[in-house]
Amino acid sequence: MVTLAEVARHAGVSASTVSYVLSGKRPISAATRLQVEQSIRELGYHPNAGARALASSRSNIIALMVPLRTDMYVPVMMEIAIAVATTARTHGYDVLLLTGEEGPEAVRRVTGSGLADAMILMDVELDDERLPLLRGTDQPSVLIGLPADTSGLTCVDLDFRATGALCVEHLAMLGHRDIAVIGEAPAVYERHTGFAERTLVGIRSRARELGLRVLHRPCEGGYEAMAAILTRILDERPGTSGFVVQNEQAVEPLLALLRRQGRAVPEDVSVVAICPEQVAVQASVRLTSVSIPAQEMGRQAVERLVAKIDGHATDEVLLIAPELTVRTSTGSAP
Amino acid sequence: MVTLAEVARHAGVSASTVSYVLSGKRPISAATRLQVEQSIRELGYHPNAGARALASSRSNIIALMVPLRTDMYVPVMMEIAIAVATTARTHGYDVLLLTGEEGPEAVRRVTGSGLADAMILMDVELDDERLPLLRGTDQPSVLIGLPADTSGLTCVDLDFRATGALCVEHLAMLGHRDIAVIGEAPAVYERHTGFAERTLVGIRSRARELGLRVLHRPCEGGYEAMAAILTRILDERPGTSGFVVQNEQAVEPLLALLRRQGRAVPEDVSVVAICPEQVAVQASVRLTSVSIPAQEMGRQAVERLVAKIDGHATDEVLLIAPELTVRTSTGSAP
DNA sequence: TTGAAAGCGCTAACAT
DNA sequence: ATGTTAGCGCTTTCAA
Repeated sequence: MVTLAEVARHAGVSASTVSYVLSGKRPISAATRLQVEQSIRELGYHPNAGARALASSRSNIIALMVPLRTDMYVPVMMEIAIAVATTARTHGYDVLLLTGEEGPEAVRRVTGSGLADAMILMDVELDDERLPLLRGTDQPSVLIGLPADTSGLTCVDLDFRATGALCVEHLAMLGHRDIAVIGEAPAVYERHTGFAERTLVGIRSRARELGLRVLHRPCEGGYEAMAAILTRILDERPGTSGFVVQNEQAVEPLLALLRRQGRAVPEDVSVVAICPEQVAVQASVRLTSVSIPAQEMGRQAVERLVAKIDGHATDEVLLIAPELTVRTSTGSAP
Repeated sequence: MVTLAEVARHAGVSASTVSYVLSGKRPISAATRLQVEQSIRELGYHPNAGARALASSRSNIIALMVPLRTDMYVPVMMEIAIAVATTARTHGYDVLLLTGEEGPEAVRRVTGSGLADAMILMDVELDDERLPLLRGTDQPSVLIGLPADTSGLTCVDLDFRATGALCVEHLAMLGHRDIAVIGEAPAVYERHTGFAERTLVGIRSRARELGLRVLHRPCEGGYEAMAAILTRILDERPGTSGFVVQNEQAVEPLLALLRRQGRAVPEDVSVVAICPEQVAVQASVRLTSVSIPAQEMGRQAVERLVAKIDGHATDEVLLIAPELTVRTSTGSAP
């Protein structure tokens, strides 16, 4: 293994000079810099991560805590994780993958050991048990998602309240009066995941303002669950002509069932989805949708985290504005 | 920050004693162990990861290189990644997430810096450019997937050749003579990803032995792509009565299109899928399938990697035997 | 612009 | 069964 000392010897300079060439923390003459860089290349030198971490008390690692729930839509999580990893690299950070399994304990382990300089938490619950620990440490962190109390926390998320409102407005504008919301799995609401509840709040309050009636039904996803729910909805509110779907697993089943019942989309029924763009585009009907900006969320989380690590202040909460893209699944109410 | 020295002082023992209590690498009397453990708890001590890595030249980190392709089925990747992370934790390792973006360079960076003790590579291509680097280093590694030349490498994968054969056998036994294979996206074949090609080899060779005719069509997934391909297949071989699908994105479109054409599953047409169990079960028809053992692959990869780190020999290649589960999408040929 | 040297917190011989 | 101590490879003062 090649050490910094060997590079120094080979280049005919001191160890500190090599170190400073690497870090750029003090001026180096062009000549020595070139010499050192050449030695580094010739010897194939790579700084030792452990030594660096020990001496500088910075690991250049960001911890990313991903949930291991089966009821969340996995591709979104993955897209965020990948965006986090690639953005982190552009700032010189690597990403440590923590699964939710360890829970709050993982937070302690990572902060305590100096394994990571900072952390990003995904899938935050309204009253998340990891939050007290985060508030109690000086380790920078960013949440993807919004807890009930955001004081002292930095959060990044899609503005789901506005998203819900936007979907309702679109349907209202098209003349729909009775709308149904196909939501996430019941467990998602039970554990009070912020985004699901906020969407609902946005939907309900705008619906009230605009005088629409709303039926909300959580849904496990899949054909059977969706079939049962659809039947119930149409029994309770036969006049329902607009659907808002916030559950990727329910999208295709819903479309198939409507078709089977002879309800044409968008002539008889309109469907707005809250889902990744890919799902909206690849569905059997191109869906009018508000897309979930997974990449943007991952990127923003890292940018904010890096700013915090570097001691720059950041806004406490970033809510990304939703954008509704009209495709072919919505039209005027019958 | 609490250091080992402080714990030692607090417990009235030497630093090495504390270290040995932690590592268990030498016998400690019950009395001192208890005392030390209590001091650790009282002071809230966590060993510093950097110092530990420097002194022991072991980081207790495993690097996991995931592809960032959009044409692979993401949930499987995620499931593997999570299985890797949780299994790694049970062995005392954390997982560093590397995206494919950096390519071979990442291998060099991680091995050179001692950031990770070992690495797992996913989505290996038949002639992967990262392999020379792996062979040239003494850092333990395990591949998930099978390259063309496995010499000197440890690999874990589903036996896709046997998987292909198994699907054909099942259809042959039911009397089907003309079968069509709906494959992965063309790009997957173009980059010579091992699993897709091996499946095809398994299908073709068994089909030849059993006297079946096979049509293979790569498919991007989605309704439009699937529609075009299905039309072509039924034009070319109107007698096609068995389908093997190895593309999660094409499963539902295929089923919907068959339905629309009035071809009943399984009465008129049989469909076998190669996909995660969840997809097979949640589809609009419960699919006869060979499931992709994502968890098992992740787990096995870690077990083998840890064995290698500890200097134990491991079999070069582990091919997990496929299991075909009969559900309701296959039946006797018409 | 550069060098010398003191740690960073831990592990693992070597002693006892 | 426990203590002493010499590093591990790097960063960063302090000096020049």
